[in-house]
Amino acid sequence: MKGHLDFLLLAAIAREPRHGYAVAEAIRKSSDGAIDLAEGTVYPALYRLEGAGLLSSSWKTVGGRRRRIYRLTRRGRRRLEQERNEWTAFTNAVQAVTT
Amino acid sequence: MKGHLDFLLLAAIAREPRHGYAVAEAIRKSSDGAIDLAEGTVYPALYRLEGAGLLSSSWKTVGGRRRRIYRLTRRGRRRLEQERNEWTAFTNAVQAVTT
DNA sequence: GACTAGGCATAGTAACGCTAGGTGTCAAGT
DNA sequence: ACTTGACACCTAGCGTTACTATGCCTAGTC
Repeated sequence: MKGHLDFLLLAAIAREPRHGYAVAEAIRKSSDGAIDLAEGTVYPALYRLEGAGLLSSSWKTVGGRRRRIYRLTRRGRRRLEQERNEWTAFTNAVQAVTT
Repeated sequence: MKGHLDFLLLAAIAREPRHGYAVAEAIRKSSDGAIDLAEGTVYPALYRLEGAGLLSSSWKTVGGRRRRIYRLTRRGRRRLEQERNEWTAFTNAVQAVTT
């Protein structure tokens, strides 16, 4: 998933604020199983995105389990749009080369 | 270009047999500059693809300059089709997650 | 009591391709 | 003559990135 991880994570959280486990699950489901991110992929990435000011987090306890809910910051939303543009450019370029 | 390099190279050579320098150039041009592979990216990759039996090569000298012309093997053509399918599945999956 | 699902976290590593350097030919400019 | 730039190949070493493997904890179920 090299290079596109941030895009996926930001987009999944943009839909609605989620905790890490739910982010992975949402991505797995909406991609129909094609993209199945391990937790060891998701958590460090979320931590990094928060460190970069693109996400903010807050703890919540639900049914005895603690969850760290992430939401997009303003910068995160801007970054998401940028990622989307880059994704479009990238796929267009690959398409042009390979057809 | 992580993960998609082989697809690009195979596709470029599938159009017509080329030498390394021309492969990079063809990709740069057909992507309108969006994908600009360094030679240090291209040559090791071609070497690897040949080692994997997906490409075969032959030397040719043109105007005092030696060129190593690559062409797809049968396995290379099969692999290209596989790469194409994976690319489609991948983009569909990302699209589904991010829209 | 064991197992599954939910939930977070991190150390270590492997994959991958890019940076930066090298070799050499030829043509065009100065 | 000399330099510059395009053409053409090659490689060692590194850095980024995400995955593997593992650990910890709670709650529910068989």
